[in-house]
Amino acid sequence: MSEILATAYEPAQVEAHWRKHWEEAQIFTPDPKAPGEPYAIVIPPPNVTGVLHIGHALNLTLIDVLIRHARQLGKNVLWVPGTDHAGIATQNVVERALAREHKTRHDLGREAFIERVWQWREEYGHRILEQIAALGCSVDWTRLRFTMDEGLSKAVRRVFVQLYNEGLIYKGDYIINWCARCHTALADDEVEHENTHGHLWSIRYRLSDGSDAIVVATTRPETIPGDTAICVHPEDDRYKHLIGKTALVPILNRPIPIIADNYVDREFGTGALKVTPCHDHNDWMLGKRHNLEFIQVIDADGIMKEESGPYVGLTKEECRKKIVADIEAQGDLVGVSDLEHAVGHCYRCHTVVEPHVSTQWFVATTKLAKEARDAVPSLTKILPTNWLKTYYHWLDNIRDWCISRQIWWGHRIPAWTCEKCGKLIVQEDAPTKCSCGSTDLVQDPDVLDTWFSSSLWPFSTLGWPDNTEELKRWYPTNVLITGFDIIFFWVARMMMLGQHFMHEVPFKTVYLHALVRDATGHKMSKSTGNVIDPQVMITKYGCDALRFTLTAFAAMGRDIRLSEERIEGYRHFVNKLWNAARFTLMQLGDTTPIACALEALTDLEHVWILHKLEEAKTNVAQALAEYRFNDAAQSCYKFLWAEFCDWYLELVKPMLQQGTEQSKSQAQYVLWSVLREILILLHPMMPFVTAEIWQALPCVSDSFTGELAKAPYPAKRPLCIKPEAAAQMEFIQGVIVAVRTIKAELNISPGRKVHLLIVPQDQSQQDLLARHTTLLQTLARLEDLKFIQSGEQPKASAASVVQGCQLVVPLKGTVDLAQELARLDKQLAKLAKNLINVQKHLADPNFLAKAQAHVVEREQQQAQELLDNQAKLTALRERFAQALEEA
RNA sequence: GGGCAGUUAGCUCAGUUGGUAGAGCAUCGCCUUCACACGGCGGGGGUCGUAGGUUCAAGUCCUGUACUGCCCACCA
Repeated sequence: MSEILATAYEPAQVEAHWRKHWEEAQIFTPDPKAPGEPYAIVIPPPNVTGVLHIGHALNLTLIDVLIRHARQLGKNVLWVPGTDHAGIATQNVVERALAREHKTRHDLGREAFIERVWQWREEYGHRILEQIAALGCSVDWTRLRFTMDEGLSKAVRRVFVQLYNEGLIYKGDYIINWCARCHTALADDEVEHENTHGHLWSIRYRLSDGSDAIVVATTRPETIPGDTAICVHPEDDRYKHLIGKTALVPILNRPIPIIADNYVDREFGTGALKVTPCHDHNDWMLGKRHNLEFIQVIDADGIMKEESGPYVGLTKEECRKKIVADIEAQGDLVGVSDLEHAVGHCYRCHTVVEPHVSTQWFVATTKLAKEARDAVPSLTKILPTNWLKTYYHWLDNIRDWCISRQIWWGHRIPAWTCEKCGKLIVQEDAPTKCSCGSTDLVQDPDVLDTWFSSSLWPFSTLGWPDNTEELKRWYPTNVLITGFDIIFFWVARMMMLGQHFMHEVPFKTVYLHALVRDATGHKMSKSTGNVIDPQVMITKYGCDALRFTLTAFAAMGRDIRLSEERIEGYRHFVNKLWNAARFTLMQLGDTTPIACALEALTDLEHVWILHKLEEAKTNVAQALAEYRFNDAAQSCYKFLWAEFCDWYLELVKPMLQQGTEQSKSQAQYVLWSVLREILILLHPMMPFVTAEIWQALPCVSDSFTGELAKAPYPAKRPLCIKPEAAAQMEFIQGVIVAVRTIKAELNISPGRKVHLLIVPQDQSQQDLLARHTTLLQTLARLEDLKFIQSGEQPKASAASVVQGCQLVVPLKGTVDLAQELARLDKQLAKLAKNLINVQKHLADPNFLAKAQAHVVEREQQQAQELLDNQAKLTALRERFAQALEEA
């Protein structure tokens, strides 16, 4: 006999065993030359600094489900794992570590600091990889990549140089978002806008000729020293007469022009706007348009510069207080009001972002966007489709992408300046000499935005720029699965660069999954303390329970509200499977089941479960093909628990225990076959428990004998699809349930055997029930079962009607008869309610005339059935009432 | 300001092409039935946010509206 499994599934050891086995046997390392349609997914590379959170767990689980399923379908499957160097995030982590030693990165110097980051990565960078493995992800570890590894760095340089030569990368002065804490530029989408309580100061600016004054409103008085104009709406009657005149900047008394531009909103504030081109994105635009002066008064550290006159050396916060006080003292502060407005924050460290003018590198995404836009949805589908508008809107309004970062950890920009002649040299490898002959070349100190390398991920991980076997075989990849929060950061940019360099979209489908929230719908975050740690869940409930929960909740386009109880609930399901397997193994004993033709079996219980199995197989495959993960999980759940365990296992017990050798053998084989196929269906969602059970099952000759991770998806058995048999089974189930209900509602102990008298509707019902007497007796716990004629029913008996078949249980005064009367009345009331509904339809001439024929027919049938049931039940009730009176 | 979701049983959510509302958990009753108490059996519980419209028929399609959440956006 196969080893007996323990009563409760214990995941820890099982998971460790299979993880080790999968990795050592390199099960998931494909050969590019192997047959089978190529199927590839790239992992959204987690940060090296990262710790696996529930969002990763969802993402990785869904990918793994598709990947494992694709293998079952015989495809040549590649899942490349890897991590992202995460420039700012990683640098921050290492800087924090340094701070504990009371050092800054400047104390170490650039080279030593970078060395330190690599060290850190050696030490901690594998944690996230181990966590990926702990989730059971079937990635190909032999092809592990890192955005800073040699190959990917080469790809980054190649892309940079080519884009530069094509004029798609350029260097220029521009107002960018500056994080004074990270000390670097940020891209537009790295800035998070948050509503913040602030103030709106109204300040009087006097005209230079002393004739008049104009009041402007501002939220940032500290930028006043940088003002180079006042702007009003050209048609604003209040200010029309001032346009073209000169005003004086308060305190500094520098003259500035009063200009007009349609941009100004007359309704807001005073309708007059002070323009500070160096410290506001809109003012920058106005400055360019009106040829204003550009005066920078706040430096990169947030300190007031010399240009700010008396405020030099103050922080911008100090300056704000002081200048407001000064203006008030001078009598030009007209008013202050509260204002809630959006303020940009750094998405990494949450410092308030300062618009800052500086020299930066840009990718001309305004030119690359069109192709990426046009590819959707013809070449790349985005699911769920409601993200389409968002994707289009972003690409239609895209600005050039600022890619330089003033940090040290990342891909250094491959650009050198000749100190002698000033020539800029952009090339992949460090130049030794300028064309002017000088060797005094200095590399640009900046590094590239982390997302720059991430944007190349789908082809760089496959070996580009070399024309590798992997690249030829697996580009474009099939599907990208990621959270919608990085649709701009990552998805859109991969599209742009993939198309530009590979001349083909990087993936055919993008599936954007939901955010995992806590049970109350809030974003999970460490600071709120509402995180569900996947590793803790794995330890407590097992990886399969976690994975199945996430899969079952992944309905398209909806956020997932997760709570620990859900995971605990699905652990029960894992255990249910485990015990169904134990039962099967016990029934098989030492014997290897003997194969027989499943299509030819005639016993209803087998025919029925095989029919249901076919349904489940079709449902699961179809659901996964359409990314309906939740439906796939539900189909499995329902089939295994509600059909296989609740009914089939109970149905075959009599056969297994006291059946003939032949029927026992058939039951064993069906049991074995169905369980095996369930294991295959569930394997992508619950890889560990299924693999463990699979290897405990005996092998039957000419069935697939390899391990489960390699098992093909079960072939269809069209001849097993038998809806008529399923309907017969449903009738029998109905009878069993009716008897159980009678017992339960009359407080008859379920174990107590009763006599059942049956008045069948017709001969075929009688034959069907007669053929399954044992089964009925066992599952409904009957003493015996007899067919009687209508009118022979004993008066003192409980009754029920199923599909016109009357079921009568004589009570012989054992129970409270009044209870049965109440029960019958309740049932009759229910019937009457249904009947009214149906009859209402049938009474409506419009319905009869316009509804589809099959709908009308069905209604009529139903009405008849209900009427029939009602009549029978009413008659039974009458007899019963009589009995009650006589008693 | 623009866009997108959601609003269905006490809770969390399903509900493919319009045809008499489903699951899990929770709850109540019964059961130490030899796979499983991480179990079995049975029950109760919803006029599908709201107001209209289309239709013989609407949770399902259309319009308005309320509330909640998210994303985008240069009102200083």
